[in-house]
Amino acid sequence: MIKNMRVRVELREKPEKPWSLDEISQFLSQQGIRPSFYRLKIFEYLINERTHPTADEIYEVLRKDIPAISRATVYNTLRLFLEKQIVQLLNVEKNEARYDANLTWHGHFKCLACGQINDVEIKDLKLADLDGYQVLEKHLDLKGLCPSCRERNKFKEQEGLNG
Amino acid sequence: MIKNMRVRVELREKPEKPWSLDEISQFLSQQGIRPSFYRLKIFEYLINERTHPTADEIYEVLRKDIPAISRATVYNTLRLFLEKQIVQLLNVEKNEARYDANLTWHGHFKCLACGQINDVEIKDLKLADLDGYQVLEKHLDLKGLCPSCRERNKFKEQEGLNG
DNA sequence: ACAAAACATTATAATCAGTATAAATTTATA
DNA sequence: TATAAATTTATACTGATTATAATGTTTTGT
Repeated sequence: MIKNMRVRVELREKPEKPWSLDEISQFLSQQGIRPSFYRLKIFEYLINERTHPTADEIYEVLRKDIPAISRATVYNTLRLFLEKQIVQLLNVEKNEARYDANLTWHGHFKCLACGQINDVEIKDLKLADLDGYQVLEKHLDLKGLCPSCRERNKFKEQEGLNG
Repeated sequence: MIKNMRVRVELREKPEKPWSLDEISQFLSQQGIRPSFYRLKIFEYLINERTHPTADEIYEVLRKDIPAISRATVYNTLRLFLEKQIVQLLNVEKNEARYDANLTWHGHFKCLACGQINDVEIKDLKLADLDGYQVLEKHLDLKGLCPSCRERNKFKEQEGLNG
């Protein structure tokens, strides 16, 4: 009798087609998470949107369809998802926890102008001597200006900042 | 008449010998920061210790020698150092801002058992297509178990965790 | 099906790192 | 020395997150 057995699934980087509630329900069950309505909806948002939302962003979006949902439920559910390791926590910015259902190894670029976070493909990473260390999490976070924000501000950039 | 001109200095990864208060004073002046006593002491701690401390850790340590110092001064000073870009902010952990006076490109490993943060040398990093992006900050954060904590817990690791 | 246990959700209060404010002190300079 | 500018302080505040405790909902054993 096997208990507490979970199948670890490498989530695909971009879903060719969105996950159905049925698929999500099955997936959550596999991971030892009872697929309640709110959990389905929260995971659906994370896996099908991919905007690296904050807890509050999720709350505000879902509230439009489900006015009864509470902030606490969103926080509780995200904490559960983290514990069960089906989402990862991004600390790109201080005081701004973001959540990502894409567990493949990739980096994040945050635009300091528009605030958007984009995925960055990592071709290769070589580190020195981590013998004896057990690495459980890796995060690569970049910050700067995205192409469209640079375009929008070309004038200022050419002028140069010397403050 | 040149104003607001600063010399950007790549700080050495490990100081062979600690920076003297005189050197720090000169350095802060170069960077456009008036070298007040508290600023000297805070930067001295950051540059000579290299423990990636939180604001509160700095406050508690300095308070032993300088009981008059206030928490607000430490926060104010660290914010100033960030603005002037002579230290970098580490967001390895949520709700735990840490500060690093080493601005050379390196990663950080946080041990989940003892909480210590060690530097990690990055031999090589190749990213895909960031054409059009302007990268201003890079952070590589690892988490896991450090050698001494693994040693301490060898028993548990061998047993395996299947929860 | 029924009771008990386990789990899920909610509203509210509490926490805690960090920030803003405004007064007091120190330093620079006319 | 006066006056302005910068620095430091104590205190109050903010805002994201967590804890609490009450309520509602499934699951499980009988």
